[in-house]
Amino acid sequence: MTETNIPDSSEKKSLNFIEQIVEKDLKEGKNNGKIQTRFPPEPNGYLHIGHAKAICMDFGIAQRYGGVCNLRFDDTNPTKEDVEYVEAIKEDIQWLGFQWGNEYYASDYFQQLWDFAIHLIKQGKAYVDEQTSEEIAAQKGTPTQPGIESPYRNRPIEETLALFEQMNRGEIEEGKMVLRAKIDMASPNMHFRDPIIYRVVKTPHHRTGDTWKAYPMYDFAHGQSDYFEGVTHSLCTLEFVPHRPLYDLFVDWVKDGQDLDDNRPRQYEFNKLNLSYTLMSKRNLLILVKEGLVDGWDDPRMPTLCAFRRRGYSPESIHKFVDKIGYTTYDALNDFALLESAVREDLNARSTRVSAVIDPVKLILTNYPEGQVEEMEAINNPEDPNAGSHTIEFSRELWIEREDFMENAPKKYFRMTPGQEVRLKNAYIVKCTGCKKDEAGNVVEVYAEYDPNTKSGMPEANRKVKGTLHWVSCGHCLQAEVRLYDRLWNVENPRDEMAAIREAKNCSALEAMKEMINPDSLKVLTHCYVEKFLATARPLDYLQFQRIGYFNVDKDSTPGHLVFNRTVSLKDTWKKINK
RNA sequence: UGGACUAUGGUGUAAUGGCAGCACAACAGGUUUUGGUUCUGUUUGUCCAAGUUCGAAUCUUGGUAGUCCAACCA
Repeated sequence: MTETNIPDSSEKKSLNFIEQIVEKDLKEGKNNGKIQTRFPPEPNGYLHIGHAKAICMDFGIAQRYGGVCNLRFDDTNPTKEDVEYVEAIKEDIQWLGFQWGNEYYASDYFQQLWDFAIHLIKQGKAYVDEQTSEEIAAQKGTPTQPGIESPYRNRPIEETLALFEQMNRGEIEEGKMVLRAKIDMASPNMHFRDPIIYRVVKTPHHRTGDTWKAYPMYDFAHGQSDYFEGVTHSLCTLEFVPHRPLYDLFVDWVKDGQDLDDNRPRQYEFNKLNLSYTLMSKRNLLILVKEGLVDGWDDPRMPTLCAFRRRGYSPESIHKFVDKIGYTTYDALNDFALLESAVREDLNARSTRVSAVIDPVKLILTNYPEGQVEEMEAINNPEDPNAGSHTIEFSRELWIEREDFMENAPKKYFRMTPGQEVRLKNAYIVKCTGCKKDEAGNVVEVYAEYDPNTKSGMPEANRKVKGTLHWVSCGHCLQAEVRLYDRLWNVENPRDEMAAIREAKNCSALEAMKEMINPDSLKVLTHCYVEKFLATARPLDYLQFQRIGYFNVDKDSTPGHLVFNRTVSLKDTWKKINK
């Protein structure tokens, strides 16, 4: 019966270490061959690409091994949480293409956790401590020095019981009392030094309102919630490794006398995502948003999933990226270029090719009849024969990119320069004859003559020409705004750099951020021209502006004011040569 | 300085005591109506030292370096 849950791995090169553990557990018949995972976000912010890595793990394991993955909101701290985030988190998970089995909340278990706490108190395993947080911290010791026991540690059980009730009735001020588990103040594991398991919070909870005033801490809620739900593999990131002994202890305690078989959740940890040139922590992202350094949680420069979506990343490209970086126990710093290669790989296969000129200069074909208009065929996607084609209008006056003309060009410049032939994509081969400049020396018009026998499809069109340029017809295009995004940070490892700056200058996080921020992370081009075909384009239509990059319609876009976001540029070998 | 964890090309990852492979990046070239795509090739690696073994990236010991742990956060 366990055999059937292990898929044939021949299509996959190698299993990651979690998959290997799961297969071993399955073979050994742990938890009766059942697989259940959970994705447990706290609803206190938006999901970022680091969460996507965890989501792919949690949901992926369940999918692969015939199990279920539940969504559980870890909502044990009402001061930080909000329903706004609950909805956003659900939307992002679904966008990634996953569907949870059940939607759970840690707050669903407040009664069970309370009962369990009472049970522990009655067993003498927990006590109410009336010291200040400073006193408790001081007694905790340091990693190298053992802690000392609280004077309240051995108070009578009845007293603790009564005070704990008072804590929850709202009769005790916040910070005046906590419930602590009685474990070992001398343990080398700091988490065992009588951890606080309940504290008083009077902020109303977004789901339970003011029913509770005493709230369980993470360590007291997480393992037990896993156990209540029947989680078999509790997958999380490496910083929770030191919590695992406590996780196991509380699961042992909660199982005590009720469940003698070996069914229990087990915690396994993998490395979290660190990305170069990216700041990931929610705390810092919140500063960016609140201080207006970015335009909101879905500003396309943010590492949040809603921002990647708005910027034009496909969910498949996120999956590809996560597959590429893998899961290990090594604290890696992943190259942002790997994410870009994943999105290019996916968008190359699926995006519709269109013409857009983002820095226009006028090209006049002096021998093309005035008033004549031709409909040219444009292939939608050379990577996909089924994608079809659309038409684009061609005429005497065209917009081309300013950088596609040079009056005095170097040898390897294959574009428009006097005397040189180039191909206009989907149209004719033309020969540049010159240009007109204003008093300041700026090129205002470029001139060329077209060869009528070289229209795409004609035999003469097969003539070898080094360069092919994109264009749009002046009389048959739409004006658009184009937003070019670049990395938000100028330093490879903003997290470490920020810490270093703050240490050196003794400054705030905000000030440190301002030193690292890339002033050119957003370039807005307001006078761009796109082909008419784009009049009906919508967000999540994946586009390639030929020879420029991948683009997506922004949510701000309207029929009267088109706005496009650059997802990622095309690789540009010329730029490299030219440097 | 206590405990836990980690170390493979520039970056990420594979190897499960038996030929160090893959991807990204970089570089060179072919194809191309996108200087894109694609194809071919090139460069670059087992942290150090001892040990076990016929054989070590893998096991052992000792170093070195890095990460995490002393929130009434999760």
